[in-house]
Amino acid sequence: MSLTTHCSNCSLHPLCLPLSLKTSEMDKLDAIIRRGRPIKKGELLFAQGEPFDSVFAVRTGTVKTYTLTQEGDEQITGFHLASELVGLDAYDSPVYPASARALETTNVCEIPVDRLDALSGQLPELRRQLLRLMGRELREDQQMMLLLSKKSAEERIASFLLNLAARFRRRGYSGTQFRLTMARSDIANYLGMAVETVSRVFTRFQRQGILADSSSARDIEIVDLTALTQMASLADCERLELGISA
Amino acid sequence: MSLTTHCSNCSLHPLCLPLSLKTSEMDKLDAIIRRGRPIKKGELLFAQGEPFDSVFAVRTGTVKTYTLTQEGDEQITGFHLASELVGLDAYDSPVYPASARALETTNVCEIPVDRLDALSGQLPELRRQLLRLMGRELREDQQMMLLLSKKSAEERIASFLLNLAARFRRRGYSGTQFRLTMARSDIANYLGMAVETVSRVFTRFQRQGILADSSSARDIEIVDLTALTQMASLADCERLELGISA
DNA sequence: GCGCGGCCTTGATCCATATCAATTGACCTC
DNA sequence: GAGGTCAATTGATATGGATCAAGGCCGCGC
Repeated sequence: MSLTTHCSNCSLHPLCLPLSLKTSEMDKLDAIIRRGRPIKKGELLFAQGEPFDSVFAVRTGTVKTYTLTQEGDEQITGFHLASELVGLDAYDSPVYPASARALETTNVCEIPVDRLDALSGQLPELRRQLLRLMGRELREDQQMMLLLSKKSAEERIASFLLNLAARFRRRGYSGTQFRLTMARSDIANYLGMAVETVSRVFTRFQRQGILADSSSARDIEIVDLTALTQMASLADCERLELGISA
Repeated sequence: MSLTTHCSNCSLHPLCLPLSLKTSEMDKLDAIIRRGRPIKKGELLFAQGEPFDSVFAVRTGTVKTYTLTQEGDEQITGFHLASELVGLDAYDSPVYPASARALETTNVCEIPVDRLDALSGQLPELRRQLLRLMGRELREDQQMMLLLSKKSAEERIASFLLNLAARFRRRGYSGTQFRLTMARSDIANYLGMAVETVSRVFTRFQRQGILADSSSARDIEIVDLTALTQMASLADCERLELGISA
């Protein structure tokens, strides 16, 4: 009968929160989740400084999170694909420490924290899953610091593309052909470089035959994965995370 | 009778985990904590890749955590002062994703995660405190990303000093005079710059009368806090965290 | 208290990437 | 399909900080 989405029938649930929950437990979680209307491209999911009341799971689409510097320009802290959680960093804070904006039409599941908190007292698995997710985010941040403080422009772009590729692959999409939902300026901002440099590295990769020269700038096709992987000069922990052998 | 340390008599407990636990609850936490011999300067607390079994609370001293790049050089991800937790980022991972090394003689409380996990099921306050601490760490990482991708050499050093100052102040020490326990090379590594640049910025700050020309390179005295704060060009969220008005 | 070795500072040079300035391209509206 | 707008590319130039190369200082061991 029902066409509505539930955790139990959601194709993302092996990647999202309910991982390893029993059906009855999953129903409990399902009961506290709010599913609103789709967020259109450019719309805010929440704004830095607003009272923190919910975390969000991305169901479809992409979200960028960013903080604002004193001068008012933004620092993108992450891109969030389907099945990923947004807003975990607000734990401990009365307000959201970052803003979240949809990069394309996006559907999210809203999870009120007070309810989540209460429920995680009852379900040890859920509690562990939450801590696991935060732990993973901490480790991703550390890799990002490594990237920002040690890597060259080419290494940054290569790492970025490999990271996206691995995430698409885990979701059952192609790990070699995908569409970037973010603008060059977003990539530049996220990776701590100028737009022009991002652009130049992309064309260089195309000339070197690492990427295919695609019709649109946002369509990516990785031709030489080996070369791209070498370019990235990944740390061991990064390989592990991306599922790259050696 | 007893001279041993317990959470209930530890001067750090308002800053550490047991925050807002009742005495009986604190005793439960106290029971699972292991207090080993002091770690000497240069010794490892744990090494990247070792099985993750415990988080550590610094009781006295300083610890640096760092990951290794492919080429084998280190990327410092944080400095941890008394009352701060080390190893939270290992949640979700079977092994420590980073190494931890003492920068001076250091005493720690070791908290086995399986026990902590079980206990946090019983104590909602402890559970929230854990999530809060991880949330805070996530936000600190975000500020670090901002620093690494947007700030100039001077802004980095100024931010770093103000951050340390605020943490010392919260512990009841002077926020204007303190001793750096880390080498210039550690600061450089952490802030993503060359040792030489760190050195130059320090001398520039001394010439400008922002810092006092101290006997030893590691003794810091902030003379002009206002100027240093301006130099840092902090984001609003950073001010909030450091307790700086406007 | 003397000498050794690592840590720190200082100066000179270089280079990766930012910045500035057009140009091109994609898409949208009328 | 002409014109407008915004995103992306490309080229020329500038620069902050890295790198290279000496010294100087300080703490530590003998």
